[in-house]
Amino acid sequence: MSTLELFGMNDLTLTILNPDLPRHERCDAQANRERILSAAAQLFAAQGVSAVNMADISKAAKVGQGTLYRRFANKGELCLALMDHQMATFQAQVLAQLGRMTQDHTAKLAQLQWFLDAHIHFNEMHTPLLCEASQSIYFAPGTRPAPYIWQHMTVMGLLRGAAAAHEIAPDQDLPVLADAILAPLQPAVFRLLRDGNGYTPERISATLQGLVRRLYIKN
Amino acid sequence: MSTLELFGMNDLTLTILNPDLPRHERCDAQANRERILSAAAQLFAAQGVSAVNMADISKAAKVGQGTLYRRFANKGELCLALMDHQMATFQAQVLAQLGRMTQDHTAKLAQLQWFLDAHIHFNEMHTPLLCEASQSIYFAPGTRPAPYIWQHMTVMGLLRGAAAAHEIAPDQDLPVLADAILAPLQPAVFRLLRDGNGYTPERISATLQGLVRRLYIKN
DNA sequence: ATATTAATTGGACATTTGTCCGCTTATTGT
DNA sequence: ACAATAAGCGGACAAATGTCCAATTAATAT
Repeated sequence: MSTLELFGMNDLTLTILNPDLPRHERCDAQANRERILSAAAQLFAAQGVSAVNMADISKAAKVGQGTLYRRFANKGELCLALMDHQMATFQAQVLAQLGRMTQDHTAKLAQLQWFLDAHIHFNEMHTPLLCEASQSIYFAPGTRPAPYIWQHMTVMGLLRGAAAAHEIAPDQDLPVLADAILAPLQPAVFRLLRDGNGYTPERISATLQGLVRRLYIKN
Repeated sequence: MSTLELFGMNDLTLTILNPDLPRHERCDAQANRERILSAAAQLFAAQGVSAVNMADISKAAKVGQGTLYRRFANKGELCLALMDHQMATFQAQVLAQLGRMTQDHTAKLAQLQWFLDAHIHFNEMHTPLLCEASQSIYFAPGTRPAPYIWQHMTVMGLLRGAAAAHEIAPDQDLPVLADAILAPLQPAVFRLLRDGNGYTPERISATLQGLVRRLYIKN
């Protein structure tokens, strides 16, 4: 039984988030993609995400705008691509840690609390990119952004585990509950809490942990 | 003691949301504002919010673009202005109902549950305008959108009341808790739940009510 | 090697958003 | 009534996003 299966996920999870495009990417195309990403990273670091536009990036990468837009339909997708590596790393860490906790027979809700805290720190590091991404990525009804799908799967898995282990009441609407718990982590909301209200990550984390603690079944 | 004071709000609350501009608005300006709003309402109704652009609106209202942008810095502000009346109505209903419930000695948390349900139905009716507004309104660090301020004040007032009435534990971080509860109602998140995940308003409401129910102090 | 095919390129172009500023018009004071 | 003045007007202009397609170039088959 793989770590993934431990909480109801399958290999699809990671595949969804790293859609490694067509099998053969032409080598000039690949070179351009890398030039674009590195140029974007430099510009973002130097001037801030919101101060840089697509034309700037295409100039810095020495590529035409058409080329740029062929790869990344908008700044948001580009931001997602830039975070791809760090995201994969984060996901791997989460998998590893949750696997460990499961082997140690840590309660599922405690795992959930750890996950939320870890995620808050991830958000903290990547707020600008995450916000840009969530703003400009179009999602049609029935479609959801890739990072969100992973979050939701993870929390759902943990909640289902908690239900199976009789940690929480069995008759709950787990999908919606997962979303309610995750809502404060959505980029725009998280930024509102941090920048608009001035909350520290610790306060946010503590409050979410409190909400999860209250899910424990009364006995 | 006014209804407002019942849950820690003051007249500022409504003033913030209806900033009735300078004392004297020149009458031609007022006429134009009304033409703009009515033209926008018609176009939005006919073609959907996202399909209409500012140029369309200025043409339909027979004003220059400069005039349009003088009044409404972007489509979001225009949307907020369009909702202004309905928003004020909703706020008044909320005040009235909460006042009534307080007189009937309804528990504060029960009032909060009612508020969340009512708010969900409000969101349901105005999702497109709310989303457009929340997307394009710029907020600098330390600044928050007007509708959000009202929501937060209301929930904070109810939570403080609940704490005073010993319905909930006294040592909680109420500001952050209020935000956590409100997070699923933020326009972009709400749309994700509705359109992305296909949840019904009833499911969302039930789950939020469940979270609030669990706040009741254990005795 | 060479021809064929399919993907890639880059800049011109269209669209939309938002700004600017000279001109006009309502309001206020005399 | 009539200046004086401040507010408002609107279209031209700038900037950014996103689209398109003729020319090019890499990969594949002969």
